[in-house]
Parts: sequence; C-alpha cells; structure tokens
Amino acid sequence: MKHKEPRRRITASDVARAAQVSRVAVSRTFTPGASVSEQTRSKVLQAAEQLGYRPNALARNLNKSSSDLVAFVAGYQDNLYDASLFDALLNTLQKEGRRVLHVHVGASTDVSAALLAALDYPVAAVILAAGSIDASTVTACLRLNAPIIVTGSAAHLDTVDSVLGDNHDGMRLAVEHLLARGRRRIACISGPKNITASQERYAALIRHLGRRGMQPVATVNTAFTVKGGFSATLELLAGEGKPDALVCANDAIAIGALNAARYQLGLAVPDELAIIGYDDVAAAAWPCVDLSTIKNPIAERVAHLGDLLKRRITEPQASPMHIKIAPELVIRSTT
Amino acid sequence: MKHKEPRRRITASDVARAAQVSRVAVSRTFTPGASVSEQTRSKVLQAAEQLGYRPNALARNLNKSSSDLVAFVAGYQDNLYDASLFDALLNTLQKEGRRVLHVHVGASTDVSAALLAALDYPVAAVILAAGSIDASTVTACLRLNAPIIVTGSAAHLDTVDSVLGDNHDGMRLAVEHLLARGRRRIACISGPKNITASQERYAALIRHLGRRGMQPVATVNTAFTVKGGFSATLELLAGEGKPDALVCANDAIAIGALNAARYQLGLAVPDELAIIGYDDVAAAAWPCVDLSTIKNPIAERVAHLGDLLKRRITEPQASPMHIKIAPELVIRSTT
DNA sequence: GCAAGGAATGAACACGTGTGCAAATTTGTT
DNA sequence: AACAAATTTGCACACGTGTTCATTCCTTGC
Repeated sequence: MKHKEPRRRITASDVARAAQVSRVAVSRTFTPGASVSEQTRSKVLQAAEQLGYRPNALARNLNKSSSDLVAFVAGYQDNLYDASLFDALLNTLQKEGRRVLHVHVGASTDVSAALLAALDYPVAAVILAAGSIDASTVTACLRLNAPIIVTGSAAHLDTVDSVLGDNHDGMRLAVEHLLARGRRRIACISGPKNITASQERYAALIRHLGRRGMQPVATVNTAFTVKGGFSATLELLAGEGKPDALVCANDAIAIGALNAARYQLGLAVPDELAIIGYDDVAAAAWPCVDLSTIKNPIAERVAHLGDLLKRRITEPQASPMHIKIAPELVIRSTT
Repeated sequence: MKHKEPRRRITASDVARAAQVSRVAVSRTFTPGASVSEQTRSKVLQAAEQLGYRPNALARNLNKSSSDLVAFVAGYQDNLYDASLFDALLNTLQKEGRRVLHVHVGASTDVSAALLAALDYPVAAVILAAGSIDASTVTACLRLNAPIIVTGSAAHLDTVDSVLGDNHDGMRLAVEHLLARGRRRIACISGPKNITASQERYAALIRHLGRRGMQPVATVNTAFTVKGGFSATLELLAGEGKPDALVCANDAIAIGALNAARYQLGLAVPDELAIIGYDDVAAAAWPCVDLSTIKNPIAERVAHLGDLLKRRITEPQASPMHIKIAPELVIRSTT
C-alpha cells in the first residue's frame, strides 16, 4: 500500500513543473489558436504525454457560460424506435465534439424530475425524446439557460424548437391505403393516453375516417411495446366489432398484434385481418414480420436536430423553429 | 431584445442576495448534513425556488477528487442486446444518483480514442460494454484515476474488474443440446474476428466439438447484426458442408439466419436445419421467431455491475474482481 | 544601429461551489 | 445571573482551468 490516499489526477501544474514552463503555457498548448512558441509547445506536449495529462473538462467548462454537454432524455427502448434514433443521434453529436448526458425516463421516474436532475450540469441543450413535459418544466429549463429541442412524442409547445414527424399526414396515408385495399371495418390499437404521439395519431385516425363518414369499429389503449400489442389484440378481437383491419400506434404494438393474430388466434394476415404499424423500425423489415407501416425517417430527423442544435447555440435568442418530417407509406405483406 | 448577452445562470450568490443571507448559507442548505438553522434554511429554499436555482454540478464536483459521472462505452445497438443492457443499467445508476456520460463507439470511431475523450471529465468509473481495449488504454485510464469495469465483449485483463457471461459453458449447453437432438453436421456463423465475445464463443465451440472428435462442417464470420446473419447464411449454405444445425454467435445473427433459411431458401426449420442463437434478446421470444438460444441474464449482470461499482468507488485500492454469469439453455422451436 | 512592431510570457483574476477554522450567537446548567 | 456547551455564521481558501493585460523578448524594416 504505497498510495493510501486516492491518487490525484494529473493537473496542468504537474505538467508545467515537469516541462519547466509556467502553468499558463500548458493551458495555451491545449487551447487552439493560443500563442505559444513551438519550442515550449513541444516540451509541454512531451511532458503531458508522459504523465498522461488531459485537461479537466469540469474546470474547463466552469468559466464558460455553458458546457460541451448535451442532455438526451429518452424512455424505455421497448418501442424499438428510440434505440435507433439514439444511435444515430449519438453518432452525430460525438462527431461535433459534444458529449451526451443520458437521462433515462422509466415507468416510476418523473420526466421533469429526471430532466431537472441532469440540468445540474450547465448543458448546452436538452434533446427531449420521451414523454410529455409541462410548461412549468420548460420555463425551469429556460431559467437554467438550457434550450430545449423536442423530438418524438412531446407536447406542442410554441416556445421551444421541435423536430416532429407529421402524424396527421402519416395517418392519412395509412387510412387511404387500407381503404384502397377494400377494408371498411377498421379497428385501432392506440398507445398510452398521456403520450402526445398517441393522442395525435389517434386524433388523426378519427379525423380521416370521419371525413369519409366512418369511425373505428373498436379501440384499445396499451403500452408502446410488443407485449402490449399482443395482449391488446387478444382483448380487442375477443370483443364485438369484427374488424378487417388494425391500425397500430407504433411498430412494436403492430408486431405484437401480428404475432397474436397469426400464432395465437390462427388468423390469416392480411386476408382475414390487415395490420399496419407506424415508424418502420428495423424489425419491421425482417421477412418473418414483413410489416406494412408508415416510415418515420430517422436520418432526416437527426440531421435536422443537429442543425437546430447548432443554430440554437450560436443564436440563443432566435425565435423557435418547428420542423415537420414527412412520413412515407411502406407497403409490405401485412396489408 | 432586453437581454443582449446570454442570460447568466442563477448562482448561489444570487440566491443569497435575494434571501438576505450569506452565500455559504445557500451552500449549506443544499449540502445534506450541514449545519443551518431552520429559519435561514427555509428563507434560502424559498428564494431558490423562486429564482429557479440549482447548484452547478461542474463547480460542485470540481473540488472533489471524482464526480458523480459514470462513463458508459457501448457500440451500435444492432445486436439487440446492448440496448436492453443499457436500459437496465441506466435505470440502476440513476436511482443511485449517478449520471451517465454515454460514449458511442461506431464503425469509424476508435474505442480508445472515444474513451479518452470522455475521460476529460473525472468520471467515477468507466463501464466498458463495447469492443476490445488494449493494455495501454487501461493504464491511461488508471492514470486518470478512472477505474474500469468490463462487461460484455472485452479482453480478459486481470487488472480490471469484470462481469462476464461464461461463454465457455454457454457453448457447452448449445453443443450438448444439438447433439442430444441428433444433429451431427454442425456449422457456425461466428461474429467479427476482433471481438472477444466472438473469439471466446468460437473457441468454446471448437473445443466442445473436439472433445467428441468432431469439428464444424463450415464456418463464416459476419457482423453481430440481423443483416449480417442473413447474408452469411446464404453464403454458407451455398457452399459445401450441408449442415443440419447452425450455431450462431448471437441472437441477431441467428434471427438473420432463420429468416434466410425459411423465407429465402425455403428450408424447414428445425427439421432440415436447426438454429440456435446466443443472448436471449426480447425478439427471440416473439412467436414468429421463437428462437432456441443461450440466455445471457441481464438483471443479474446489472446487479453485479452496480455492486462492483460501489465497491470500487469506496475502496479504490481493492484487488480486481472477476464475476462470471452462468448462462441458461432456452429451448424454443428452432432446434 | 535603432525604433517599431509582433510574438511570446507570466501574474492576476474569474468561474461557482464545498469546507476548515474562528468568531458570534444561542441554548443549557448550576 | 453567570458560565460552559452547543449550535450557527461568515471569512478565507481550495478545486483546475481559460483569459485579459502588462511586460519582456525577438524580429524586421529603415
């Protein structure tokens, strides 16, 4: 036991002492564009390399008004979509030299509480990809000088930037497609009632059917998961209504529905029952699933998020921007 | 435009001024166990609430030797397993008041480089769940005072803590099961050659077959993805060997293989070809997949990771601990 | 050779918070 | 009422870095 107390982290002063220069010279060496002679620079770099020195990001960010951190708030990834979104987003942010503070929103955790906890760090921005958020939390964030960018399922607050899929138009594509296929008895498995994406998609379905003088023959709410879709389908098909088509609020639900219909109830899909999902997750394209769905393009979404982030950071006072992503109908073999 | 310069974040001094107390009183109010009178405490809390104050975590962590941050290093989530692992882990860490700095390792990014970049923050620990890491990077981390805990696919370095699945025993279960089912011509779709989990599982397969005087009739390497498994299966079954069973290095590959065999090649699974995966991801249990596999328990793994993390932080000098998680055979309808 | 200009350097301060120590205040005891 | 003890308070410093400003050094042009 040579080191009883925990070993200190190497600091700029340590490097300065080893390289026989002042501490400021070390700071300048690691600050792009600062004025250092080539000679001292190399001395510093060599000493730093040998000691394993890296500038402490805490101290470095302390005297800036914000940091290189971006908070990403997301929920359970059972929905099969957020994982892919996060993957792509993380890749983009990291390339731009940002670091991601991941906030997880579970069943028990409150979105606002989790978000505020992460905001102890002066993040450059918050990307909110989970659940709804109320206006008071938004003002709390703004007071903490943390601009919010909303994507995925979240409230339509005019005061914050947003990149959202056009759920209204997506549902139009779904309804038109099913009607063109000759379906008339359309049922719906919607998502959780408190999630904005659920509400929007359901409202759009009602509206587009209503325009044609129709309405869903049955509706059930469930979680945005495969399990949820499975049990909801059993429940729904046990009741009245006898649908010939099932509109699901997302792909996870649709995959659950497909499995319940085909393997539990022995229904022929799509002959006896058509099923359409929403998002176009990777699993929807697997041959054993081969799900018709509405594509919610990830690459485009991430690109817009990156742009919006840059803009918001450089011009904090710019007026909020609301970007809608156009959905696409993807026809596979379940409709 | 009233505020031309970016609004400052509310600091303890602001609160102190508003509550007419000293700044130290504010600090003490937000420090559990500190000595403050009930009167000043409530004055401070009220002012803080009104101004929307939260202590700046950067400054708060600066004078401690490490922070409340934990770095989590993971790769693409195409493998269907890491997403679930991360989900569970994030939940646990957040409950304990830790915050997670997420480091993404893409195809182009180097593990070591990404890791070191995150270590600019004095994290309490690094949880490494992606790719391999060489000894020099480990020493770099240790010099930065950042203990590493390895899980998932990574090198077996004696100097760091680890929580690993027992790949050797898992493959024994797979081989014994296939032989009991009467299979004799076993082929293998292995993962990337530079990933430790691949190497270990493949080596175990060779060894367990070897003990019975057998060897794989064919082997192909591919990425840990559904797409990889799909194309690898087409390639493998086009060649010589005529296998009657396929051992896949993980579930994503197995799902790709299943889809290729059934829907592209028209093979009867399991009658003409048995398929077994590894990990037991959520999708393996879907009726349309219903994949036999070796379970790599996530809950147990996360629990051990949490314990190890706590131990390492409280006793930085403790000797490294290596925990093996026992795999389980899960028999479904593909074998 | 000399002045002027530019580049390199170091001292001092700022960022926002926690904490040791001594002073000030309150509480408890005889 | 007087004193000891316990609690609360505030000053000053520490954490590790970036940056302004004045100073010093070197270079260049005349």
